[in-house]
Amino acid sequence: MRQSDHEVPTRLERAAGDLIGLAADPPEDFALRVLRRVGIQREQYDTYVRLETPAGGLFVAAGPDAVTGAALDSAGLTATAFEERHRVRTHRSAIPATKPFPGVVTALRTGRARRLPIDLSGLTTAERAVLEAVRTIPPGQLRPVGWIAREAEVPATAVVGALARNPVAVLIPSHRVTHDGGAPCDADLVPGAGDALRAAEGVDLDREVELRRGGVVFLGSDTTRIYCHPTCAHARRIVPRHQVPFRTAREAGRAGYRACKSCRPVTV
DNA sequence: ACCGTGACTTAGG
DNA sequence: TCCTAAGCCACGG
Repeated sequence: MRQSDHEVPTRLERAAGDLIGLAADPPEDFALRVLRRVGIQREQYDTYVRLETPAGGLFVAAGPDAVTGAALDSAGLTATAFEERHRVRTHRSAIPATKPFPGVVTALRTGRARRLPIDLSGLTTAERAVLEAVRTIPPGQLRPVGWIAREAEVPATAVVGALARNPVAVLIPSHRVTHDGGAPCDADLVPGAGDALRAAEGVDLDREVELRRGGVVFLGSDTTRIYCHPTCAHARRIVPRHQVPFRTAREAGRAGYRACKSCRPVTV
């Protein structure tokens, strides 16, 4: 039997058929399959997933090579609102997906995201420097604004503003930054989120309050005459009978103590 | 004041 | 991911 012309499906009909076929598949990654089918390149859009953290759900967007944004939904942020904010900020669409960017889940579990590729190209040089400095704070540890300023080589007055505009919440651990007196900064977080993240990393919140009440900013060891930020891994090993509290770096210096080379206390 | 041991972290392979 | 080397430091001798 000879096939007549009108029985040959047109390109449009084939595409429609394909899309119907795609829609009949499970809903996972439907948008991605549609984009691929109509020939939109992967480089032209970001994808995002929603992952659980100690501070609630976290939307994490990424391009092919790097994470490009993250925001907690704790402030009532919906997926649609996240997509919109992402598009306004990056001029790229974020498409829901199921597969997180490689390494993100591990980074969230361990708190170690220093090697995770994060794209901060939309920020100013100073903002980028601040956030890169924040990224070097080890999990479970805290650093004051003055420390960030010195590490990033920016004026201290520029730090909090840059933190407030952190486009990659949690993965850039702004919750590890305190004011110089030790009180949490949490410039980009809703109340409660910072404490939840810090507690989950093993920060002793009660002890932090206690130190702050006493004005203690540094902790020294009278065996080595070295002083640290109290949450420094080395400071945490100083047994109580060797702990010497300091309220300022100058006070520690006058007592003959030098700064720890690991946590590099601010000596302003 | 100095030194050795061991715990811990990071960089690099 | 495992392994190693190196750096840093608590602690006791």
